Amino acid sequence: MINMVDLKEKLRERQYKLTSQRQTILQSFIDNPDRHLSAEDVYNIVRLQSPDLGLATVYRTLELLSELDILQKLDFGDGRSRYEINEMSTPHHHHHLICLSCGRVREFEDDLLETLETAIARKSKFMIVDHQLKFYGYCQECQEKGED
Amino acid sequence: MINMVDLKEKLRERQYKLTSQRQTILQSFIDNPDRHLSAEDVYNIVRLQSPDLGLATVYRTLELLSELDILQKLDFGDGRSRYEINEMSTPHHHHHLICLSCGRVREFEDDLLETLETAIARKSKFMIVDHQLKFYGYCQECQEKGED
DNA sequence: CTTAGTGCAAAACCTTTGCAACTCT
DNA sequence: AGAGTTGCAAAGGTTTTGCACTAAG
Repeated sequence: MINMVDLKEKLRERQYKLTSQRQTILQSFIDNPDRHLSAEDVYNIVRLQSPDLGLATVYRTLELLSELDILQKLDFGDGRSRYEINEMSTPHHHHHLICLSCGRVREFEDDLLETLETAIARKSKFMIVDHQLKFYGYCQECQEKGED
Repeated sequence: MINMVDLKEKLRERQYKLTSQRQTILQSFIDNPDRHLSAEDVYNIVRLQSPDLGLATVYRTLELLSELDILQKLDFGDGRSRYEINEMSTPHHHHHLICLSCGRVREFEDDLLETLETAIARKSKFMIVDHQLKFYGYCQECQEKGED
């Protein structure tokens, strides 16, 4: 898991500065490990502690942290980008189960896709560096409550 | 492959009307089978034959056709939604290889994911109805032109 | 004739940008 | 000191909505 020392190091490598805003924004992800925060979500969280931190700074920081591979940008089709900490140290990614009824997003751990990735890379001569897999369907709760 | 008769039938099932605009918009997808058209793309295509067709109608029709499972909504992270004809009759989906250098999107046929889907459904009690898989990397051309 | 659909313009969102003031290194 | 960063407000781009008018069933 990323921490503030890693952040400082990653920033220094590229001559970016370690500002309190950037620390605060990263902290909001560390404090909310299970969520997929949008820019506005982050803005509302950091507002409580740092009322002067602007929304534009949130956007700029989210982009920067994605560029540094500290965050991963996600899209669940709800009209805004969402982000989560990029656990790139672990060799197996997790994917998302998106419920079409209640909209909840659940994580799913998976190793099997690595095999598929290798096969595709070989067959298509495409150098794969990342993937995103989303499953759409109905979660157990919504199945029990009856069809939608 | 979907045709106008299917469209009419699907619309009638739900008491929607078959308008010339809806036919024109679906036709633009039939005429461009390899592309992932955005609302604006569709607007520019249909404009040539139907100059009075409005952009709002394009948006409304794309949403409607997605609801009817005639189109599938896609997101490649370029800030706008894209659509393609939903080939739900075929049991194997295709996925997308997105080049991080030139931005081109290539299709990739795959059967292997069906196995994975079944396994996930069983393990997680999630009823899967659809999935989307995107690989990010570098296409052969960009690899040959040197790293980015 | 009744209900749904359209076109237009305005509004609503999310995200980006210009710029003067500010703050890390 | 100097380069990068911030906040604010304005602008940009995509998508949605209100409403009078039109067209399909």
